[in-house]
Amino acid sequence: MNSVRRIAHLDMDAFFASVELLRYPALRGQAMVVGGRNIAPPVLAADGGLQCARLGDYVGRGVITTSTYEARALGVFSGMGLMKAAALAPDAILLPANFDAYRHYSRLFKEAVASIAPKIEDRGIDEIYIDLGDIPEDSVALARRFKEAVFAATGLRCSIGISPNKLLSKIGSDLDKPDGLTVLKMDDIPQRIWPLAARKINGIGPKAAEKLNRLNIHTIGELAATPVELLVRQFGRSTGSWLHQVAHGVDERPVVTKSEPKSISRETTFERDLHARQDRAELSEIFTMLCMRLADDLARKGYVCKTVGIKLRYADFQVVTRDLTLPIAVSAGDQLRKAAGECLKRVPLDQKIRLLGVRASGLHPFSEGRQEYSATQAQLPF
DNA sequence: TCTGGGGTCCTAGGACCC
DNA sequence: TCTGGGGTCCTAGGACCC
Repeated sequence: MNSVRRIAHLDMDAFFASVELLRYPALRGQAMVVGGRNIAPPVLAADGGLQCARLGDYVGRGVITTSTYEARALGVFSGMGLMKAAALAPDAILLPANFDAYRHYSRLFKEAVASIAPKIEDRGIDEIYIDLGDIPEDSVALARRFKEAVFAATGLRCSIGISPNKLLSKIGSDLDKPDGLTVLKMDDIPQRIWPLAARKINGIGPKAAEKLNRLNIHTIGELAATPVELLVRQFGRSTGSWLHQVAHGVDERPVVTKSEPKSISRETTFERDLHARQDRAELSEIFTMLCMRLADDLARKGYVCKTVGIKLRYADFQVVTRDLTLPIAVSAGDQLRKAAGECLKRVPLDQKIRLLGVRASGLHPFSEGRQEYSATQAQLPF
């Protein structure tokens, strides 16, 4: 009943960049980043060398998606604006993202792990949790087996944390990167977890960390030593008691192996900020394109939606959203466009706009051959 | 010319129903 | 007449994650 669980967190090392290195092995060992828009892919030069775009040549919007460890050594990390990164490492190689390839390798590494341990929770393209409850094998031996299977299937390295819960395994997989292997027991918490920054806890982001710092709480240990009453007073009952629990390494969340999507969306940041009146034609074209792509996504994934929403980011980075729940589910591009258009009417349009997005939520599976029924059954009285 | 795109979850107020 | 809940849906915003 109260038996200790065993859960692994497996995180691919510098995933996008490492996939690119499989394709361009000559770039191994160099500072390289993936990101940006309209980047020319590498071409073979006359001398047999590889001709690549350089970070320093980039002009425009965009962020770093992934950087190699060599680029990280120069201070260039994912999420950083490309222009800022270019100032730090102008000579770093810049490659365009190739999401089809990343999805392909993602599938390969997940299948490799599943052949050993099938209870897997997807946490995006490059990481998973694995429930090891049914497997008797020793943790270190098992982790090595995962790594070998992943490498054999993909040629890529990963880092693994194993512990009694998701929280600690996630922290563990990050402790020894790249190609890391960390096993943590509850007894290890004071030694290995408490010295870490509170920000290392999955769920403590920049805002919460900043507030903790203002309370003179910097490490997980300091958080653990803070009376729960104080945390509840400062953060509210739910977040306060959660902070107390995670600081003591307590996390009861199960490994969730199946889930349905809650929403599907498409958004784009413009090359330059656009104005609803001056740039009406351009905006309208982008808006329609987003709705059509969203319709494609819904069709491909087999969903209809009852709620359609929009998102705008103004030039000053303020974000507004509006959504509209329809009496019946929709999925076609023109239906999405019409509903999203209604939302657009309810939003202030005097400021320049930086980003526009369209979102479908209230998803229902679209059953082949019974579309009308599937789309409207939420409405039927019986 | 700082700051992408795809998601999840939480909170909170108002409508509406029982 | 006044006082009361609970539950669900809808909408908007925000924090956070990969």
